[in-house]
Amino acid sequence: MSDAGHNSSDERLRLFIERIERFEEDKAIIAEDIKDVYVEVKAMGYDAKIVRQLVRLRKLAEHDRKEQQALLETYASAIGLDLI
Amino acid sequence: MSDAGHNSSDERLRLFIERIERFEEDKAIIAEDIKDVYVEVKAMGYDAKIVRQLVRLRKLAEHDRKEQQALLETYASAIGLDLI
Amino acid sequence: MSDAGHNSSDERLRLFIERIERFEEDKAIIAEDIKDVYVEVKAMGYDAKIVRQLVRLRKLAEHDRKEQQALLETYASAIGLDLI
Amino acid sequence: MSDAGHNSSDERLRLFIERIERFEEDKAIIAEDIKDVYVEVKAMGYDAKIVRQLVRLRKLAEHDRKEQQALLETYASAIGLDLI
DNA sequence: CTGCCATTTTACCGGC
DNA sequence: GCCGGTAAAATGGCAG
Repeated sequence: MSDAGHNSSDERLRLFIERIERFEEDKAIIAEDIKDVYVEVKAMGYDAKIVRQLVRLRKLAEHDRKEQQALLETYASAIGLDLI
Repeated sequence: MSDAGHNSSDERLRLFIERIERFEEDKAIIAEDIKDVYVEVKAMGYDAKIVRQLVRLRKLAEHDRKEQQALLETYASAIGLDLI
Repeated sequence: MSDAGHNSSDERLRLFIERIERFEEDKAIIAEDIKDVYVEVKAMGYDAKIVRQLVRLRKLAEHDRKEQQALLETYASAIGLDLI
Repeated sequence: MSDAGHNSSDERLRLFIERIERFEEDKAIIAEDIKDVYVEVKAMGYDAKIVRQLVRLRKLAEHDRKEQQALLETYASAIGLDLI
């Protein structure tokens, strides 16, 4: 590259990669935090496996709720009803 | 449970689950951020697939370095040498 | 199912499952073999943990080599070069 | 090492590692075979996920059966009954 | 929409 | 005998 030092292509690419890597580190840290919570959960005598299932079920329920909401809005829109 | 509302078992469990859920939301947000970076990457004309592979390779290299370090420490420990 | 015994659907499924189970038995036997080698390793005075780490490191190196090869091929493909 | 070429320590270690690696390759091949069967399973219109569960359940059942058998033999032995 | 990759979950193995 | 960590399996998600 000729315009040396002025955000050359390679430099930009490197910056992108480093941004991604920083985000992934953050993600890994949070994953650690979650693991720590499960350690606590276990230490309190709960069965971590069951708690995991609870979390998953709640997520599913949330998802379903949103689906339901979307469906409702679709219907509402279809009959010209403005929910907002 | 008699002492209703005062950190009863169910309450504690609920708090654990909510903590986990908040962390998972954070994680999801970061995952979104990463996706966004890839959108930028693509918009700058880079091949996202290649960038992903680069990121993965760098991660592998890091991982290998750690494994080698671990092996070294195992060796050290095996011969009774305290590295710290 | 009416045409009993003539490769009915259930029969085919059963055959699939049995094939899988036979493969898994084979796999379990090999896992045993590996364990036996580690017993020997230990009996010869080696530290099994170190040997395990060595095996893992060599595998990682192999894996990295393949990833690099894949990246190379992606590059080649990106510039319209057909390596094959 | 002085007694060069006569199964020196390093040589023996290398042989152990190579034996392990060969076994692990074999294991990997079988794992591939199993994956292939699941591809077939899917191609025949079965739900691979369900089939996996069936395989797992059968394994559990087998395991339980053996436990039961062991228990029976323990009881038999306890009352001086020779099952064989 | 299919296949692949990352994450998650389960099973295993060794150490205490 | 359990518990901790490590490897394998499985599921889910995302890119092509």
